Amino acid sequence: MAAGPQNVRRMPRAQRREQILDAATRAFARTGYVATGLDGVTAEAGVTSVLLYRHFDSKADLYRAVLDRACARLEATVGSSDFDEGSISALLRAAAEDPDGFRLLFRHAAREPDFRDVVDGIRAMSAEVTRRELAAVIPEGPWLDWAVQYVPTVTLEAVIAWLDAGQPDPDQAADRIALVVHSAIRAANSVD
Amino acid sequence: MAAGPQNVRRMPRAQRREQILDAATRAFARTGYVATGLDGVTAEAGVTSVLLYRHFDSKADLYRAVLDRACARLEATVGSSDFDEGSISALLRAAAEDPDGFRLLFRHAAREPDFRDVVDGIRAMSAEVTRRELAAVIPEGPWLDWAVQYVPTVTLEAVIAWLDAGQPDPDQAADRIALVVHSAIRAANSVD
DNA sequence: AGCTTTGTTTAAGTCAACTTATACAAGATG
DNA sequence: CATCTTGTATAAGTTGACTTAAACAAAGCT
Repeated sequence: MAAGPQNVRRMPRAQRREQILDAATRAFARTGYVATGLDGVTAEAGVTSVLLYRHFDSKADLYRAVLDRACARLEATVGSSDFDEGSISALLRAAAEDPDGFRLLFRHAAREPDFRDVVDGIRAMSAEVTRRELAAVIPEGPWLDWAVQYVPTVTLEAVIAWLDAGQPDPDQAADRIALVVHSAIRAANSVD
Repeated sequence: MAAGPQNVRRMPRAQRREQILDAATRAFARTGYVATGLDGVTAEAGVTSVLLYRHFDSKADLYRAVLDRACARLEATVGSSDFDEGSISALLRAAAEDPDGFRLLFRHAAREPDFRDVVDGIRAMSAEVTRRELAAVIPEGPWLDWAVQYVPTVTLEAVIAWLDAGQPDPDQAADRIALVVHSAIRAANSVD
């Protein structure tokens, strides 16, 4: 039989690739790399697995493409803004522009042994900047270490929670988050 | 040949079970459920996989036992302390008593589709308490939702970062973390 | 019209990781 | 000392998920 496909949506190769990447981002954002089967991706994309393999060599290859793109978008939006006030609102803008990619990067990829290296690029840079900033305020010691790890986390989790809450008050959001971040720095410095 | 085992350390069944659970907790704490092979567990425990299967029906069964024990310990230490000042220091005590279990629960299990239910028990209770506390301070709306999700996260991540920093100043730690938590609540409430 | 590209369907191949089976060694215990 | 339990070693079985293969249909361009 092999009933031929009736209403097949054809696309130029590049566009299809993007569409698959979009779908894969959504699919992976739900449950991460291992727990997301290729079925999940193909279902989300509305495409057969065979076609998928005509665009990507393997599941790992696809995942890396997804992460790289999310990473590139993030860097494009956040850019070179150092760790000043503006960087938080830049982060919010980036998250709003690509929520699934954002969640995927920091909720899942950051904890996946085979792929943390992608995020570690950002992470390392961010940690270095953070350390330099904090070293001027917090005395050397374990609480500086604590802050260096904790401050980026607090920031990212605030943004993710903001996404989950429906992205309210984009203008004020940065200020509110800044409050918490500063408080974390103060907490590392001394107990009032 | 089958060179018989020379120096075999024998143990009563119950004790061996605990020893395996300890080892499995350490092993799983590193990379979570899927990414940790049974080899990882057996290597850490110093036993054969056959013996492992004489104590647990399956990998999933073992993992659940690990999580349940960690959960039980946590609840035993934190107890019924409501969301007051004392609960943070109770959390610190619990984390210090079982660091691997703590990290495993909140870093990994919380994000694993098949096992999040274990943590969700805690999570739901904690969220409900949090919401009741916050509802008295924060007006209904998306920022309340934000805080309800964010406050527990901020707390847990602070504790984990504290573990990673080498558990400095156990006495002051609770106060420092409380500062950040209160600041998060204030942030949700209004921008100064 | 003919060739290339995009797509589908169906089926089979591969491989790692979990799981079971079998046989044997040696401590504990009554 | 007979027996039960704890342990090992080695090998085979099973399965789910990823991956390839083969054959065919239709859109689109030259």
